[in-house]
Amino acid sequence: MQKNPVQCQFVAALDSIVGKWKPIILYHLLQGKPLRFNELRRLLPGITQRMLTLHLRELEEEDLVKRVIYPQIPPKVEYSITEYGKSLSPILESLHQWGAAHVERKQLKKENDEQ
Amino acid sequence: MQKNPVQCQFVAALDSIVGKWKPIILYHLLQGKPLRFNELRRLLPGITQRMLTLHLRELEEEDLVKRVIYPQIPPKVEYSITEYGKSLSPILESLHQWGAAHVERKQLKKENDEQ
DNA sequence: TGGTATAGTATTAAAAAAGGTACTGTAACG
DNA sequence: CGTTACAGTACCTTTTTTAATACTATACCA
Repeated sequence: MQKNPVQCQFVAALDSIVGKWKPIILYHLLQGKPLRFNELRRLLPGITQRMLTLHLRELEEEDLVKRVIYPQIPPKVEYSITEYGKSLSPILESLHQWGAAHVERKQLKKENDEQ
Repeated sequence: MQKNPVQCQFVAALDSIVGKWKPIILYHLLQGKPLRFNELRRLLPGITQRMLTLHLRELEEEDLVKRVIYPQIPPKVEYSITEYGKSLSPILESLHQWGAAHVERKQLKKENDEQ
């Protein structure tokens, strides 16, 4: 896809993490407890079923999330983080912290500009 | 933009980093040396002038990159990382490493699948 | 005098991502 | 007997992102 190896590595990492809902899906699953489809949906206000499905499928495809189907009615499907997915934890944690600081910084700047 | 604070923080961080060329622009500028527009362009094979301009403007807007114009002809404009921009360094470094490992893992898997 | 380098902008088109709405089948609950 | 919960899929539209191409002005070099 990319000839430039450095860019390729960034792309590979970001593809796994990026998508409007992916980081927060991973964030919730990284709490450790497996979550059902609709539990996740409730944790992500504003997401549509379609978007949740799409992002979960992509995460599964990359072996970051595991999907377990319980053959019962009504259906039960549990999503959980994989061992490999856990390796993303420090990155997401850093992003989360930097993001929080960035939001605060922006807010301060905005307040200064308003004076 | 986002009501969910956690998501908001991820979004804030990712917005700064994401964009097809942003991480690699930052990566090059994080080497320390200021770079001229066309120097960057040569470092990013495949990027169009427009894309480079757009991404640089966004990075400047977020105070991650500094733009210095030398009023001479032909024009000279230098881009460099800001002090604040340097705070992204550990995140980009982690992304880069994880990405490299992820690429390798995918490659191994592909080779296994082919047998 | 014609070509090259500089750092872009403008306009249009294409591709990718996200969103909206409706629909499925079954069981348990009231 | 109507409603709700479950975990989705199908189809279509909108928004966002990226790309392609042409264009600007000026100076230097041969």
